[in-house]
Amino acid sequence: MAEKNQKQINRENLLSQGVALLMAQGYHGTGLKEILDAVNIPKGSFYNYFGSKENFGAEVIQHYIEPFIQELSGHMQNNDGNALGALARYYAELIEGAEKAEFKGGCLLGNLMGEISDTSPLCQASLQVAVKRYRDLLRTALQQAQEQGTIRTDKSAEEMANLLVDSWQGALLRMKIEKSTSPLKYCIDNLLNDLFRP
Amino acid sequence: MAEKNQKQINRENLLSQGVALLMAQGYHGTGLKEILDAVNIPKGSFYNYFGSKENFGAEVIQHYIEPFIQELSGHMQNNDGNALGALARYYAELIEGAEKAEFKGGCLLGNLMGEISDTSPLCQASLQVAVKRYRDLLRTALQQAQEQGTIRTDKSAEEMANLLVDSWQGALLRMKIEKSTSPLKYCIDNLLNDLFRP
DNA sequence: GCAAATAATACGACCGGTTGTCTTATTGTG
DNA sequence: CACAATAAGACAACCGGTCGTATTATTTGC
Repeated sequence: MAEKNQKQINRENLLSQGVALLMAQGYHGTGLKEILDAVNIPKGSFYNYFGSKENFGAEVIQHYIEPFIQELSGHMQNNDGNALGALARYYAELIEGAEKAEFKGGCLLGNLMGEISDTSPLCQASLQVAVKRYRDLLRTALQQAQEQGTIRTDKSAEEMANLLVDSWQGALLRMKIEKSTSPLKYCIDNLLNDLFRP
Repeated sequence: MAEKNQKQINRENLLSQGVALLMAQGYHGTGLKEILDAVNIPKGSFYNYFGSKENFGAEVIQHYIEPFIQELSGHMQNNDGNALGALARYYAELIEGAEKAEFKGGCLLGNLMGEISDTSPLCQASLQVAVKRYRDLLRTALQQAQEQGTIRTDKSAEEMANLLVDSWQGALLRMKIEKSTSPLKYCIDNLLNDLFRP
């Protein structure tokens, strides 16, 4: 029974390394062998865990977004009646992380949307699900802030969630070429502390 | 001397096909052979025109952005004292183009920022230049609209240009996975017709 | 309860094809 | 004929994926 878990462990290791390597080098820029070597699993075994590279990619996408959803959920659950503050603290953490990563990586979802959503229907569908989950969470947070009077109500929470996601993605891309987190800082400051205010 | 031109013509054809194929399949998803075949240039000849694939990529980036700068410049030059209107019409054209392309492609700059800016310093630098040129043009347009009283002045034109670029890039990514131009429409409508207004 | 039969998984060599790049040969031109 | 520009083809490395086999689990028969 410890062996039954081993398969799950191997799968998880592959997915984690997949996240790291796809973030750093992109989908087509990363070979399966590189991922397999990193977790010491032989080449021939890959297809015991995943049906294909494309299938693997679709699972990597879900494995990537999960921690972000958990983290954001956590911030929203124990905020002391200040949803906007919790949201701001969450993004401050993300910015800190981006600095520690030396402006590399950005968001795997954004990178893969650009690279393979046109050529891989499977990954496109996976990206759609992942983004929707994250966006819904953000919408709920903004809705809560609206009810608390810290965010304007003449614009729907959904619309603002979309704008926040889009601007953040664009800011991450600009961070990658300008090697600076100031696009991220300006993005969040402009939206949360100004344009979204009542 | 007709021969001297031929080399330039071949270079341009390679760059144009490069734009098209990199847009559709990404940098690592497109082989040199595919590009060369499309313009009937033998594989062995590639290095007569470009030093390497990476070098080629950096030139493709500049070749891609040029028409956009020309188009936007054109719109801004003959606007009848209505810079904001010209900007809105420009984006309306882009949205129309995105629909005709069936939501595929998006922006080559955005796609490549995500895919290779971390691994190719050459392309990163090229992207930086291309984005800056485009962003400066947008800033000038917004500045003009500010002077005409159609855009708020309590926020700098540069900040708004950044926000516009970022949101647009994010909206393009979401267009690619949702197969719809409504992210683009909402993005432009929210910014130009609402949040940026005085 | 033990052994034989069967199923499931792990594995590394290997598939045909393609990658970006480079060396060598050929071509065209002054 | 000299000389540069172009093309041909070779090159090793690598790609995603498949193969038969070896090892390990599980089920079956008695």
